[in-house]
Amino acid sequence: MSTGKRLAKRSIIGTRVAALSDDGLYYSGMIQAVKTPAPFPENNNCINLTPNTRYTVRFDGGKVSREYRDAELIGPGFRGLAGVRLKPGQRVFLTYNGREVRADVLDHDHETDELRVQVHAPAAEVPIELRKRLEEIRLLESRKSARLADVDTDFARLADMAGDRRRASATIEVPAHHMQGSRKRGPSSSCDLGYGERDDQMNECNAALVLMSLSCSPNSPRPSAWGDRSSVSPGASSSSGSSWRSGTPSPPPVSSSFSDEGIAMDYEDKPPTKKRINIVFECTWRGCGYITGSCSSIEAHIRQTHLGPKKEGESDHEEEFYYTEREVAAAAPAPTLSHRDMCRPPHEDPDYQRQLVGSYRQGLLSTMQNGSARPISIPVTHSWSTSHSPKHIKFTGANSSPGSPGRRPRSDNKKCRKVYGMDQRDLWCTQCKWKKACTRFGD
DNA sequence: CGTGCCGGGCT
DNA sequence: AGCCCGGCACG
Ligand SMILES: [Zn+2]
Repeated sequence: MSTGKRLAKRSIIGTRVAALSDDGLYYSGMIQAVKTPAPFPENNNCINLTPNTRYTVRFDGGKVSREYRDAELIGPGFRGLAGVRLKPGQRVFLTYNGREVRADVLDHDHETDELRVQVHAPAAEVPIELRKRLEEIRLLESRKSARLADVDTDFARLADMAGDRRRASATIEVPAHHMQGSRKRGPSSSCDLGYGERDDQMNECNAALVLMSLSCSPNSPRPSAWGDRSSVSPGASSSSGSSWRSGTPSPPPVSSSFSDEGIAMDYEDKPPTKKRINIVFECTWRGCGYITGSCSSIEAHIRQTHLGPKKEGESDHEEEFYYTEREVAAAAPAPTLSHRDMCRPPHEDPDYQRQLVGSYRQGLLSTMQNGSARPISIPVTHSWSTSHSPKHIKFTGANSSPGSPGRRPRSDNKKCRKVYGMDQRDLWCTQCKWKKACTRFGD
């Protein structure tokens, strides 16, 4: 979990919202706590939202917190901008030239819902004045590329509960926005026999499901059933990572821990992200851009795909002219389980982090070849009575040879995951993100 | 134990 | 088709 960035299914806490302040302007903040009047004590884990629910919003940048109710908040999962009246001076965000820019409202025509806004373009010194429609305007800054900002799928809730479990709790009702990213699956091979035809007799799986759904105890701050990844700690995720992008515009950049009362102890943790520099090799043949993690494989690539087969009289290291070596920030070598950085790390644009390092010719060739024969050790004595679950014993030994069909013998190439590290998953090639065979650093 | 990725589920 | 993840093999 050191690095997964996606917020797993989680409560509204942490959601970014905008709320009206005393001066009549909306300010952005984050939901810090939720108070429910608790008429339904049996099920208040994050699911029981009533009109009386109070949300404590802490405004950005400071100490100020205030309580609001549902209808007063603007943001994902709450009301939208429709019907809102924006005062002059209101800070807003809008997409201008494909980029999100900040702007201030000059005036707002309530009839037509058109606004004049003054854009502070990052480049130009002179503020630009624009006419915008209300729906083109946001009160919240979106961290995502504004273009992709609002896909609002509603799939999530379907994925949530397998089959029919309505009898478990008819009262569970939740705005779908907050269930996003939930992804559950029964144990890989035991539950997949159909809930296509259901009869009145519950099979084991259904029984288990019902049990789990009931197991949300009233006091647990978050539902921890399902082995939900989010149950580990606020903002935690498994080491197998995940993505930060889902429905909600921006994940909470803060990590707080909450007591049951909704009092938030907030420790601003900005862990000194130790990064290491990793080196990748990029093919500079025009139009190629192939990247790989080792010197030898980039040279192999160039040799094969661009230069032809090596001829006799040719200069030996011709490949070296067609690739460059570049540094890439990589994850700390020893990932801990304690990072809670689900949100995108501060460097917004990963590309800025990359630095081109000229390709000096260096004695890489000789350095990286391992000239040593590999010691072959044959495991004769199994010491594996040590600790194993008494239940079922897996026989891994039988006939697993690296050359067995289906599994390729893993090249010594560093793949995206290792090169960029878990916290730069967005730099991985698509296949790596999907846990598929890497396409960037091929063999 | 970390990594790579296959198989398979989900939307 | 794109995405995600369990689980397993490899090192
Ligand atoms: Zn890759």
